[in-house]
Amino acid sequence: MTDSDALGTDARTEAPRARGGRPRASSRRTLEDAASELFLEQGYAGTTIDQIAQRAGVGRNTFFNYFAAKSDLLWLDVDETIAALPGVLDETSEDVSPSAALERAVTALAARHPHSAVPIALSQREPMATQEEFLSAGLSRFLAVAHALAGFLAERVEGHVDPTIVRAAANATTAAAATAAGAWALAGVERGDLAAEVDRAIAPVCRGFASQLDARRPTGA
Amino acid sequence: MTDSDALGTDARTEAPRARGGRPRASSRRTLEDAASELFLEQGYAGTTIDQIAQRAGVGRNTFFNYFAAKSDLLWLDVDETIAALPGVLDETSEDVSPSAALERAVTALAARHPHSAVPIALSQREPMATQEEFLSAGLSRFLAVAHALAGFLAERVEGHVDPTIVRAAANATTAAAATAAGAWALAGVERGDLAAEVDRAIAPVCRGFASQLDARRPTGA
DNA sequence: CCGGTTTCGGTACTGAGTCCATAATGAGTC
DNA sequence: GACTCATTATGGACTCAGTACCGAAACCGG
Repeated sequence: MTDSDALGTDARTEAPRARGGRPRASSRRTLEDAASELFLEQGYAGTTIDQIAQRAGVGRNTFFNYFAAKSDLLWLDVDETIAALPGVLDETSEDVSPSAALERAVTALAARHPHSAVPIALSQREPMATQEEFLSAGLSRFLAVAHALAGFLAERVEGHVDPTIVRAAANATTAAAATAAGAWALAGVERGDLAAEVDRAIAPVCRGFASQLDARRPTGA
Repeated sequence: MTDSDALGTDARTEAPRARGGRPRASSRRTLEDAASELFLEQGYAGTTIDQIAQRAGVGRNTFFNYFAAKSDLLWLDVDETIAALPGVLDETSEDVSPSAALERAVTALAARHPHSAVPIALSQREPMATQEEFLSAGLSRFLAVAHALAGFLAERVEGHVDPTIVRAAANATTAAAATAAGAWALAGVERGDLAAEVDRAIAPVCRGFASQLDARRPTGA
């Protein structure tokens, strides 16, 4: 609904197209590490960008060369998985119905996610002050995924379905997947298979929309 | 997932329990009007809180006595409808299955919404700079609705269903409803019936979860 | 050595949101 | 009426994220 270009709000993600110019001072990872340390020490809200930059031995402005916002630091691991979504969508078999393809794609994406990769804000139980900012920053990820799924679905249904229904299916599926992923992340050490959890949550949604998404003729109104 | 108390992030919503104390200087509505005017004149991003307060003839801090954030002004009408959700849930018949109750409740809520009440950020087409902030502020509304629905559902299924599934159903339904509502709001003058649109979007979700939500025994794992 | 290009880093600014102390205003109480 | 007490208004000062600008590194090709 918002844009179409990218997933995160990263400023310069990873484009090693260095054609001349001053070389990077090894910063990106350094900043992530510095931030993680400080978050553990003083919490997210209690850490300023100045402190992060300072610990990383870097100017404050340089921080914004790598991250568009402080809150992007909360979603580092997740962003990597989300970045794989376009590839997963491309690889999704053409031989199944749209609703099944949707389910498979999302589950496949979840399967790619490292078992240990859990956002800092969830692994450490901060004084709850973060939650709002964490979720707020998560919204752009949600929208990116939902948007990609909607595009994928729209292509598969080839205009046979009301666009609003297509987007509703994509959004609802994303919401269900996010719910499962959140529960999985909060489950602590003995958490099971993310893909299985996600599939359990999205399967009903995909099934519910199947009759409309998989119809070859425009449905309803 | 976040909290349980309220819908909006309003500071002092409406508790006319005035037992002594300095009377309110008629401000709340005055502030809303001043803000609406300024938004139309200069857009949301181009308007500062100082300007709003000044036009309302009020100190800057007073603004924060009525609204917790500038972005709350974008969701005024919607907040009123959301505030009616608890009542709608209470009135929802006990005679239907949980999944049907969910669908009915959400549709009933949509039916209450005034046909002309569309968030400023959507009715006027601002230079798109707002969108992000608009949605970001909308997140707390989304979460409030989803949380309320999850609680409602949890009560109806009486522990027969995995809580994660319950929340997935609530979140997915909310997402579908929000999608429909957004499309409805953007449809311009000839938009039809909101409740019908919402029902069209959420029905598949509710149907999809029906077999699990309506089971009298724990399902699956 | 000379543009071109990229990153780095400092200064300065805007504006949201918070904190705090103080005044204003009214309701109850004696 | 005088004295609390609770509530709201308001102004000043502050923190900090995010933006804009600019000049200085640092590397590239020629």
